Amino acid sequence: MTHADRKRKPGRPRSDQSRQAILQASLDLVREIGYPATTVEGIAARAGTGKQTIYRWWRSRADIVLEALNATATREIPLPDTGSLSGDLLEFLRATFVAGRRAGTVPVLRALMAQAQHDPEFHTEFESKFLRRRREVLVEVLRRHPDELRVPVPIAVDVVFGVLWYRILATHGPLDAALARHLTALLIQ
Amino acid sequence: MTHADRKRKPGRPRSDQSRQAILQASLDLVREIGYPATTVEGIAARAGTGKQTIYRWWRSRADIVLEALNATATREIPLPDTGSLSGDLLEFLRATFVAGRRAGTVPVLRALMAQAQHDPEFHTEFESKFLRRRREVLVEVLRRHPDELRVPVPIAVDVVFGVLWYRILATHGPLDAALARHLTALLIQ
Amino acid sequence: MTHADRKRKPGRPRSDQSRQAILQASLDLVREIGYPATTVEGIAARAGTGKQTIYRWWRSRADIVLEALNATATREIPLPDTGSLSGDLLEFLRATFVAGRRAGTVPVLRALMAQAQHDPEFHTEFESKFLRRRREVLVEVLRRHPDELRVPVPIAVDVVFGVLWYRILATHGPLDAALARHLTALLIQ
Amino acid sequence: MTHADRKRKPGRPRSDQSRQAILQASLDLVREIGYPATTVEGIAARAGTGKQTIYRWWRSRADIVLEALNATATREIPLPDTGSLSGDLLEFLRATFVAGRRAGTVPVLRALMAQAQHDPEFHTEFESKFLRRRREVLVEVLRRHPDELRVPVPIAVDVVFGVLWYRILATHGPLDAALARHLTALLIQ
DNA sequence: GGTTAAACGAGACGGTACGTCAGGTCTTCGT
DNA sequence: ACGAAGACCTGACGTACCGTCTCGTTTAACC
Repeated sequence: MTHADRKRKPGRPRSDQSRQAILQASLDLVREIGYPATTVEGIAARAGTGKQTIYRWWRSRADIVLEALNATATREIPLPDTGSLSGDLLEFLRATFVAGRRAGTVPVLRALMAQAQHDPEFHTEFESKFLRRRREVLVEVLRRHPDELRVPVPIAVDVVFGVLWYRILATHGPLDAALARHLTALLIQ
Repeated sequence: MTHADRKRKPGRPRSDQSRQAILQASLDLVREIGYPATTVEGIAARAGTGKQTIYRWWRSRADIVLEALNATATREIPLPDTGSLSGDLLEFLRATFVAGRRAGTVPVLRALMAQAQHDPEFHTEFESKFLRRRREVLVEVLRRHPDELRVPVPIAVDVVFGVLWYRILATHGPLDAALARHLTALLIQ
Repeated sequence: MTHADRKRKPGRPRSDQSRQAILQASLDLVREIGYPATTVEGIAARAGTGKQTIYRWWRSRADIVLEALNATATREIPLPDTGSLSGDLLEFLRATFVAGRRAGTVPVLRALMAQAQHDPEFHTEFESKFLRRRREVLVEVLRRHPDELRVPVPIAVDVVFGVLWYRILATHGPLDAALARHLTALLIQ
Repeated sequence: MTHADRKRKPGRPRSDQSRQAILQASLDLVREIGYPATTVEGIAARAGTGKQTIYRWWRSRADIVLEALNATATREIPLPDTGSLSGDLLEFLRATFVAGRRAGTVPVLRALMAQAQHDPEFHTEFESKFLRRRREVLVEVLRRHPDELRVPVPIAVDVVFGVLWYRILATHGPLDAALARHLTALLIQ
């Protein structure tokens, strides 16, 4: 197990300080002035970097924001284990909805989902680095008791995240305990 | 009591020919080059009108496309009546999914939903003039047999359209007969 | 030889009220907001007429302003007769300079001369309906004592109006009694 | 003692190639299609630059054309020294009139003088960077023999440039040797 | 400890589209 | 037919950002 070839390239290494400043600036701007008004020039100005530094490391605004989102939010995908499917599912929904109610999160999610509709490459990125990871946790939960589900696991996953996103994107309906209970009741038995 | 004074405004009346050309051009362009590349200037050029004529009557690209969508698609919201809830729901889903598979429709839907995430005024417009109308048809169907549903009507509506939109926006999963069957089975009894 | 055919045209006659309102509005606007900001739309709005009414009777803004200028200023081209050339010339210059000092006149003159540089048709119009008429009065004065002039009449005319316009257009120098005396002294003997 | 820190600003330096191309394009267009038809967009297109590059360095079309005029014409303000005032003045007038007859110059002068009537800031610029410089040369010539002049130097200067500009702007009369002789004779003794 | 080379900030560059403005034309209705 | 109102097409405006391209400077690793 050789640990030697860690870093080889000559020249000045990438500045992690700039990276952090750019990620933070992008999140701040999305929350303060909204995603459409968040320009690369604005991020660079706020972060105190040059535009080139941004274009050197990211393909687009959306990639920056996605990376920023994952950097702050990844740690908290819960994988509950209460013993029963209904308990696990309820707990998963509760934890997910709590995250979705945290101020500043939903605007970012809406912006990224919107961007994914216009930019196929970012769609792939968003799917694989964000959406799929969430789904995988739910799949893990549901797989533990497949015979209690009224529909196949993939359908159940679509139902859960479908309702979640539909409320976020379309109706702005609440992500509350009532919804968690209804979904749990609907999917089980 | 004369009811004759229908139209009174002086000046040249609005040209319906320009209006139609603009709506058609917007749909064509979205389908040919995609929504982000569909500019107001492009629509004006394709329609053979001035930009001012567009800005006089619409607030944004998205409003044009929404009006164009409604102009071509409104007629076909089905309201099935087969006698049973499961029959009606299945029929509603089939018809809806057929519309969703028609070439050129899904890209428009994705673009409008994306735009609604950035523009609150358009979100209101899109909700009231498109999304809500679709939901109302489904509510009408479900209301006929409320006691057969496993969840309250509003939850069932969110489930149906949630899954539909989640597949359109996020997973690009198919809108097929299998999905229709699963959803029907899930919601009834 | 019938004298009856004075006026024959059918239809509604031209509204002199609109004509006056348009002329007055054009002068007012030039003085209030300057010539470049004086648009046909602005004149129409201020005069309470339609744009078409303006375009029917004048070729351009400049023609309107020229007509307005001539309508208010033509009456006062002085033709002095003091007995001596120096007296006549001094009097002509004094009267001309007084007119040039009246508030609101110089901006109009500058605007028309400027417009004449861009629009050959208006140049011809301005030359024949304004500039030449002024020159003809001076020629009339100078012709009475040609042998007292130190240069041919046309040169003397160019000198007088040249200095006048150069101060108006270029240096914004004063049109005062001192200048009148210097020019008179220069040209005579 | 090093005086070397002449240039310090960070960032990409201004492109002199673009600057030259813009100046040349503006002169070409004024000569080919006239000043009013010479648009910023046209200059940018002809010069192969972006519009922003023009707006970054000049306030208006007129400033560009003035700079272009000065760049090509400044070198040739003659300062004759023949020994006599009449010789010097005649020579100054001849050289000036030759410049004024060069194809393409008069249209530019007319356009700039016209623009100066509408735009006070440009008037100041035009006065200080063009008109005054020409006057200063003549003043220098006249100052050498002040007692031979029939009027004070400033008046003589106004007479010379007044006639010159009046012919350029108003009568389109010739700038020829006869005029030079008449003016010289008029002003001297 | 000097050389090399990449990343850095700054900011000008050629572009595209924006939304506005006014031009001059046209189409309707009312007088 | 004239006059008002106002919609129409046209085209330029000046601005905002885009993504790229120099600049001179900074920072490590390599020799």
